Amino acid sequence: MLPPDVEPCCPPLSERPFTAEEAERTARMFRALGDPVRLRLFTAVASHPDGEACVCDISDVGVSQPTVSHHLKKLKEAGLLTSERRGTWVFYRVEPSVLAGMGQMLTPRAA
Amino acid sequence: MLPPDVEPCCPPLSERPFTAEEAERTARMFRALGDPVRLRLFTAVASHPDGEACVCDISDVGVSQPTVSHHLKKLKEAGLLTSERRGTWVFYRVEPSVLAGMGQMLTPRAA
DNA sequence: CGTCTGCTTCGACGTATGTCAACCTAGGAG
DNA sequence: CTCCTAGGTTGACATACGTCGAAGCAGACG
Repeated sequence: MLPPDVEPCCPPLSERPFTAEEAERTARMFRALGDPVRLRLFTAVASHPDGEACVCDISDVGVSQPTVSHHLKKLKEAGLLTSERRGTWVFYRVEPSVLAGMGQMLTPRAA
Repeated sequence: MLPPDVEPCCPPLSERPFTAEEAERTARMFRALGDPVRLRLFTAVASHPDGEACVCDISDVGVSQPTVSHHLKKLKEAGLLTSERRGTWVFYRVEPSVLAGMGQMLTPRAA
């Protein structure tokens, strides 16, 4: 279900005006990081050793556990995280290529 | 000539878990780019010659003029754009340092 | 089997957000 | 002054979104 192929979603933001379709795709990813709770969850996963963490390790962000699960699902749908169940626990892991793609979009022209 | 004197908003997303305050600040910026219309407006300004554009040049994004104005205001509040009136027209310009700061946050650990 | 634990899904609720039509303001042209 | 154009503001509306409690589901363990 998840193509591991890394294709650049869109050109840098300053290269040319986005089409409606490009804007839709890109906005989904930025919107995923546009929530404080999701940002805390994401940084918690990303900064964890081995780049992965189980939900129990990161769910101390001030909201209920169902809400944590809801936000992790959103991050997964945006392609920023992947999840895998191992025994009792579910581990989340960052998808570095997607993150790198977003970084490339923010590259200024002169750099 | 261009010192990488970037706004030290927050460390890279993979450095450590964000605090609630950091997440709030950062989420505001990402959320600003989390709307398709805003993304089209922003890329239209950013890709314009001289890095600036008047509203009349970029307002063909499929929504009404008040909505365009509303989104430009949001981008301005997020610090991504600045505006200046010159005669009849209002020109919007990208704030490169803020954009670069966001790019640094998306920098993977190995880079 | 039954129960406990970790996590997800469901259903409901309040708030935030995108959108538009109508109106308002600023500045140039006559 | 009047009129026109470029944009911003207001108010209202529908939808999206974040949040929670309750219920459901999957493994581990006895």
